[in-house]
Amino acid sequence: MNEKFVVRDVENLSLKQIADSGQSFRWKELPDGSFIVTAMGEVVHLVETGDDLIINGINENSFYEKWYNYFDFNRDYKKVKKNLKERDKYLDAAIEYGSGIRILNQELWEIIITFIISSNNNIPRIKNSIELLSRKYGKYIKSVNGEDYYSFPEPKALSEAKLEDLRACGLGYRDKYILKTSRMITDGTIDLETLKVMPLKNAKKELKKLVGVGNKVADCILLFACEKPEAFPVDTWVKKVLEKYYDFHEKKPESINVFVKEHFGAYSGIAQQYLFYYIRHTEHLE
DNA sequence: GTCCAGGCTCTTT
DNA sequence: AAAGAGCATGGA
Repeated sequence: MNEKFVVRDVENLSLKQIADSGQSFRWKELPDGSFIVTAMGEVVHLVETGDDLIINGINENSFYEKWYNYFDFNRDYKKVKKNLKERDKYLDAAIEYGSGIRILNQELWEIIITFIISSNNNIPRIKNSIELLSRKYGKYIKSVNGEDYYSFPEPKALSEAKLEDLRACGLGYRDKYILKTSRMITDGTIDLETLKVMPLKNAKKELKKLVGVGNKVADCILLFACEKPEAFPVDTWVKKVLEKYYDFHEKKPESINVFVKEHFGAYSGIAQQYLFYYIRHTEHLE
């Protein structure tokens, strides 16, 4: 961890809140409140000091090539918040509460597998499965404080895995989904590079061809890996928010889409992230 | 023991 | 098109 890059005067960023917002499962908190993050084949140690973000483990080149976009520094969150503010009181409170949340731009392939694992699952278990998968099928990157860190497995590695070995990673019945989806990607049935440049509706339709990817998972993939800030994932928590605070009870995905677009606008996906974080930390005893 | 977790697939109306 | 059963697993 000799190399480091310091980002000065960072606004609208809280490592703790991002780590706890359920979009990445490879952030590890250390006792001193700093974080070890594995992504894009690299391992970084993140430290907040005052208004600065210190990224240990990379050089300037890697920051501008990879991590700048990972942290969504292209986006003006002041502008986003201004756009979302005063639409309703609950959202205002959520934005105030999770003011340091950002949407991380993560790798498409990794997010596909990650959110297939997330379905009908809980966060500690999702983290554990991804850790086991990476250790078994990924590549060793480096050791920090005596802990070994591994990259997320390549599509080829998972497509050649044995079902029973996948099952041993705690995937449950999702082992088949992972295997089938991996094969659809390695055999070219679905092309990831094309997906990234498709309009939201087309991309969503394409994503849902993958086994284990339905409406909610597809929206997560679009929001967290395809730079689609209007994608609005509806999970059990967001469903609760819509019912309890927006008096919205319809179940059809299309009617939800209409309501969400009308009410939250072009940044509905980012609004969703504030709402998710807010309800999980105010109505969930951890 | 039951219920739930960032739901999906498959089958039946 | 819409609704229901079944699904692995671990923690509360």
